[in-house]
Amino acid sequence: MNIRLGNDFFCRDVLVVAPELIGKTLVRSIDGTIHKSIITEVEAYRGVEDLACHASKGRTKRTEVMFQQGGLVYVYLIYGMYWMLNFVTGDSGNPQAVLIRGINDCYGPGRITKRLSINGDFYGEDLVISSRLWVEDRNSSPVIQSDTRIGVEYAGEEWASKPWRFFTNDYLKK
DNA sequence: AGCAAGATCGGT
DNA sequence: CCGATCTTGCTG
Repeated sequence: MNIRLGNDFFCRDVLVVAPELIGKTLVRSIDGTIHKSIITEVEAYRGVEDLACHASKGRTKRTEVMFQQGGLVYVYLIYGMYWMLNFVTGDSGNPQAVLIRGINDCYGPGRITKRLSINGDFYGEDLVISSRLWVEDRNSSPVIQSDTRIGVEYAGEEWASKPWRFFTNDYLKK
């Protein structure tokens, strides 16, 4: 039985939500066709004090959605060509987000959005009620590993060394 | 108004 | 290793 994840799932601390997203089903509906994949790698970005998190720049037009309640989508363009897909977590006023880095048949945050046709138009999309993007539980319990986040050396040793990247190898093709 | 850097990727 | 490509936040 696949159940769509609701506010109760997303409105918790990002360090709780991020690892729990591993093994969940990412669902994208495009022109009536449902595309399902399994989330295999994510990264947590936590609060204004986390110098790797865009919210550390303050509440700006770009980071605004991260200050909202969990369950919303935060997307932004990087290097002029890649859209990064994030899920906002935590309560309103506590800026956090989870970057989706890998699904079972596609690795790389930029590649995932390209394949699923996700762009800036999804900024602020509500995963709880959206008819084109949401997440479902599939009752699986993959073995989860953690390591440092990728590409955040600019944040300095303290934040770049946090083991806030979560992933599993349970769905690798054989 | 101008500028440097970026939660990346694909090709040498 | 390097270039693509453009938004963003910071400086002035």
